[in-house]
Amino acid sequence: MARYNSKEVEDKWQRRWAADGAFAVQADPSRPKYYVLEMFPYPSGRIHMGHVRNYTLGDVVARYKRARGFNVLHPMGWDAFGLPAENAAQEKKVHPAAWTYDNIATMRAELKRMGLSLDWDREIATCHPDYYRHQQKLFLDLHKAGLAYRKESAVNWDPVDMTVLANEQVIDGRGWRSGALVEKRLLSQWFFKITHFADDLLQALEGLDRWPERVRLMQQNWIGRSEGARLAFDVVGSDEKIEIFTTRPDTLFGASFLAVSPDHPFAAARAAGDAALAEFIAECKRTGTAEAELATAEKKGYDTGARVAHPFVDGHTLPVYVANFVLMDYGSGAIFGCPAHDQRDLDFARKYGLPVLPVVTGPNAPAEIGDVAYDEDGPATRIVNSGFLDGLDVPAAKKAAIARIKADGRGEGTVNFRLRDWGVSRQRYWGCPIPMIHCDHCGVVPVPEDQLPVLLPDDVTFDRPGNPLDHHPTWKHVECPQCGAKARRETDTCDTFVDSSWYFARYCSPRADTPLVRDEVDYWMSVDQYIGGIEHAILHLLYARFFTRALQTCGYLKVAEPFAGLFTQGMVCHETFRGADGRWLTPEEVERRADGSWHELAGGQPVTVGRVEKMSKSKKNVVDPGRIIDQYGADTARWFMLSDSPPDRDMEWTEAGVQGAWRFTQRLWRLADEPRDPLAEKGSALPEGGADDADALALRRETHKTIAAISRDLDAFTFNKAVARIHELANSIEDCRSVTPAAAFARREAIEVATRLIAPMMPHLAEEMWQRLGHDTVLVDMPWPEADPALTREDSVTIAVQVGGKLRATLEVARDMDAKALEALALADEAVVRVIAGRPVRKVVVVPNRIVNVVV
RNA sequence: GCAGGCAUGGCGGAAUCGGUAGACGCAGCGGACUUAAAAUCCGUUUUCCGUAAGGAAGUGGGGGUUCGAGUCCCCCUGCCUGCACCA
Repeated sequence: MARYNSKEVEDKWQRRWAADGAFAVQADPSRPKYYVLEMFPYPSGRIHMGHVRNYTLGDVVARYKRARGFNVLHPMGWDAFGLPAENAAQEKKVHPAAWTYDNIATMRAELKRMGLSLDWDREIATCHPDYYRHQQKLFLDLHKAGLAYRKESAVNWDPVDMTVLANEQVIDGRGWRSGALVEKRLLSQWFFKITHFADDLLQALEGLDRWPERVRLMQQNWIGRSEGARLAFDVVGSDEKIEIFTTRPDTLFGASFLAVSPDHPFAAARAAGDAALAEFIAECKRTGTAEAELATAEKKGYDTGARVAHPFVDGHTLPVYVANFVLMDYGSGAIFGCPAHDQRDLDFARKYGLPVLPVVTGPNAPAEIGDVAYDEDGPATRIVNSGFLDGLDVPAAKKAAIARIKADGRGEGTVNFRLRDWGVSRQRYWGCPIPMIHCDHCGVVPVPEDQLPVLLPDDVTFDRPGNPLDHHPTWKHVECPQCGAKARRETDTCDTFVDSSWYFARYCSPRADTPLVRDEVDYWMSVDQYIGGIEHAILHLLYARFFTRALQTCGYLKVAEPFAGLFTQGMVCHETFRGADGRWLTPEEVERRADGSWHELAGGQPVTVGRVEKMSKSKKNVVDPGRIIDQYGADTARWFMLSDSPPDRDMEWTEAGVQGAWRFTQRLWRLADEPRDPLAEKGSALPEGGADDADALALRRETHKTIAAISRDLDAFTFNKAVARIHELANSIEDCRSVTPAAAFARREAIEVATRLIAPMMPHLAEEMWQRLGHDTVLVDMPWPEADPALTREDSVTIAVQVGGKLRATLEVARDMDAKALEALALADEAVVRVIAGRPVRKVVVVPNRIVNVVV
């Protein structure tokens, strides 16, 4: 017996597929298309198990849809701009471009060894001028369409490194590299007007019926549409006004304070004459920009001493606070507080001794407000202590209050979104330059299209703090395209989320000299199946949805939605190991001894086995896919990835699991290479009378049921179940020991079907088995097998018989036996009679083909 | 803090519509083959009581709906993801 040599076999078929150009595709309007896309990788150095899982899932879909007759587009590329390249440049003195392209070369080779059915002719890298020049054109188009604009916004500023920090680079309020206290600073930056599409982005979620429900929910909450009112309060003793946004205008009579954001102009104005307030605002600015940080910070306020007039109660005034929990980016940056009916306001009021006046009552309302606000707002509620609103329910009171506000000319009902415009400016080198020029005379001037691309300069250094583009000696100095005067290039580059917001469309015509080609993109888009991590559920997916709408607005394509189908995969996890001194250890540094204890390979000290956690460099619980492929082959790695856990759940990578997959790989190979019992000749027909051969018929039934079941599993993304069914089919093949001609026929049929069914999952093994079975066709060109309905239908069913809900017997009966007959059979059953023990039968529930429940 | 999700044997998981809980695999145990090991093959494996036949309990915890709940509803606990400059 020739032991299956994965290395030779996989190499052989990869060469064959490449030589045949098996996965190169062209748009072909005469054929149905299917676009499969996995989220493209960041070229961080080497591929990791998360990539292996992601691309295995995508490849199963791509190969399956191909067998189903679709013209399948399955491209690959690189999300190649970003911060890590600049960190590498600083730490290792490598140019970001060199570092990135080296990584791409390594990772491309690793991906190729996985045997993915990718059209490599369409490969793109977002850091390549051939990609980002088109992005610059799109930026200009968005600008022209009014979808890109400038405004001020807050960033995390590191005063020592003189740079803007990402939220993840701020640790306990300090810069990760410098250790300096980070401060919030306002910068003028570029924004994309995602809020222009807020309503559409929200409403269109409903049509995304092949997206996970939870992702749609998360996006819905993120967009956060709320109906309410804008309302101006008059500041007492001045003609200033403070405009607030509220969703609860019905509770205005219960208001006890106003609060404005520390970034609000009113706060700044008051701080000019109030040193303590200025200090309070400065303190608020020391909190980072991350919302999680703001939300968990202790709620604090400062009484400005100013008062505003209550809009409905003459002579009544409210204090104005500056409060750290009021966001300048949401609503109008100011709120009114009604402590009785909002938890946050109540906490604030208790802390600063402000009045708590209940104005809403209802069936579950407490007699008195303690530490819990009463926030019911349904039709069973009644407004009290509220003048003209008294007696109304909350929804009616909202309408009445808004009508009054409008009549008084103080404001109006509005719809507000939590969603904020997308800030795309980054003060960094390794990104797509924003094609704009700042002229002292003309203002902001777009780079003329015939001057694109704005190339990144190569000669940059990272040994000075700040943005290399900003202190490059010549790069930013240009003439104004309008007036010819000396002007400055925009030195900000694009957020890398912009790069990943249209790459899927670029794949349709990756070498075109316009960003997109109408015919190509209209044929291929939308992506039929997009696959990636749940961590992208909001930002990346929302930005891509926005950008596709922007492209549509600019006339580039016809669809609004980039991804018709979405699948979010789980993470790859592994046990963690720590040495006696607490150091994390890699799985390769430890061994499990026969008694089950774990020790370090070097030195033999005992090892603590920790929790199973997401593979990460910091915890060293990583397994290198390259090593696994060397040792077991790509098919085994792919098979194990698919085998145990459902794709949307986290999975645990274990050595034992891979070994099990490896053993099964060998077992499948043996089925074709040296079957235990004889196979019929290739292409032979079912022998005469074979349909009555019981063993053969049983195997044939199993085979055809497996075809049907695996087809369902692949459609439903339950790949782990598909794997289990292949195991079951293999068991059935080996359990059929009959040597009749009919059995030999059934066996060949079963083995050939198994070979074709595993092809999307273990493509190399499948090809090799197919060849070993005597075929000279290649499986990548074979259609998917069809199940024979005559063989998938069962004639008899097993009925569970319960007494009082407890299983007491099972009945083997003909399919579709009627309820009366089932009831009679069940009541006659010996075990059932014994359990009933003469008690009167009160009721019998019969569900045909399923269950009989006798109630006593 | 807010939003979303997940929880089933020693482990990963299965259970299509509310209808036999534990398919399939891993690990374990027993056996065959072997000088031996690996590989392979056969058997066994939710827990508790029982020699057995059989019985009882059981899907993170508590409550509810139902003839019947892993599945539906309410409350709680733990863990995971995201929070707008990581990608």
